[in-house]
Amino acid sequence: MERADAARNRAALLAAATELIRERGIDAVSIDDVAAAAGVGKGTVFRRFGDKAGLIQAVVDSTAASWHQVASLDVRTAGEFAGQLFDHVLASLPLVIAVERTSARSCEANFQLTVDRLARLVGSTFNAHALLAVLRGEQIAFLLDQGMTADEIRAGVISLADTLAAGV
Amino acid sequence: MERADAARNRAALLAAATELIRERGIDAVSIDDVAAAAGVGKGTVFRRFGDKAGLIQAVVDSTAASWHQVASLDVRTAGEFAGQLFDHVLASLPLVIAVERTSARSCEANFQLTVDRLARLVGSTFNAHALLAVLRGEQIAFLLDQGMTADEIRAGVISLADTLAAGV
DNA sequence: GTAGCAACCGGACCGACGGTCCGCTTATTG
DNA sequence: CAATAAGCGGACCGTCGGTCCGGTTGCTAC
Repeated sequence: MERADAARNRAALLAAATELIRERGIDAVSIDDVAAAAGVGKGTVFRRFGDKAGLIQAVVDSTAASWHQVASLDVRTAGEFAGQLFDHVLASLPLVIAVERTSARSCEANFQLTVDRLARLVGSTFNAHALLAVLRGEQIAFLLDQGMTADEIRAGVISLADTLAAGV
Repeated sequence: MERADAARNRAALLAAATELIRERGIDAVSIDDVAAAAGVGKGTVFRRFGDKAGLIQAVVDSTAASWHQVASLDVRTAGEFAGQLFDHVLASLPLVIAVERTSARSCEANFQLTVDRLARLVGSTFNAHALLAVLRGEQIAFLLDQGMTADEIRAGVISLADTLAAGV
């Protein structure tokens, strides 16, 4: 059982980290920042979450941006799936980018699940990974930066998914 | 005109950096390492190359891994182009990954050139970026890590490029 | 209530890294 | 050979992720 103060601190840290990353992006957020914003000492962060990657993973898992949420989407076509994935990523871009940059844990179980599911829809594991490469947070941020609109990207992703699925 | 000793140091630094990155990967190579390996002081590195990103850019530009080289490839079909790109990336994986991780300079002129050329072959700018996303060093390293062979990836890339081109 | 204990806390501390600075050295030129 | 500007090296700095430990506090058993 987790002590009451510990639970309070965990919640405060998650909230602080989420907000800071959302508004500044992971590169401009240090652990000290998060600890200060949550009103706790730095040691507490590491006690709770192990390391920076652990904190970010916990943040993402506590939001709609994790593969866990994605794995339970109900969906028929490749295009539909890709569209949903895109919406998930876009809604939490800074968080997704943060987790991409810090964790090797994309290899977790739920990610594999998503890959397999996608592979069935688009004909091959390679194509599944190709689609996911296009859906990476950094890729989408880059395209937005290039001046593409979210709608254009969304359409492109869906069209790509359907094109791949058509060859099956 | 660059002084003789300066030129010698530049060459030594490029050689040292190239070798170290190739054998250890960028994450395990610090500027101090490079300076020591080249037998010069740390200040010299920054005098010559400005910052770490500048050094890596210079390393890549001095090899076959840069967009500059790629832009001058002579090629007919999307698949052929993609295959050549893949070979370039694979041959210098650690270098490509290094430059991806450190520079915002992927937006340089030669990169744009490649995007435009590819866009003509595969029908849209979005599709061009999608292909390039799949050809990123980190993506390829990830797939290799997952157990795919280079040949499988190469085939997948070419097939993807041709599929996209077919829709034009 | 209170005593005892384990879990917890905070922040001083550490090593590594990218980057700066400046007094000394050296290649170059006339 | 003298003058000078370019170059050099490594001590130094600020920041960051991560560790450590002496003091504190929530919980439980009596």
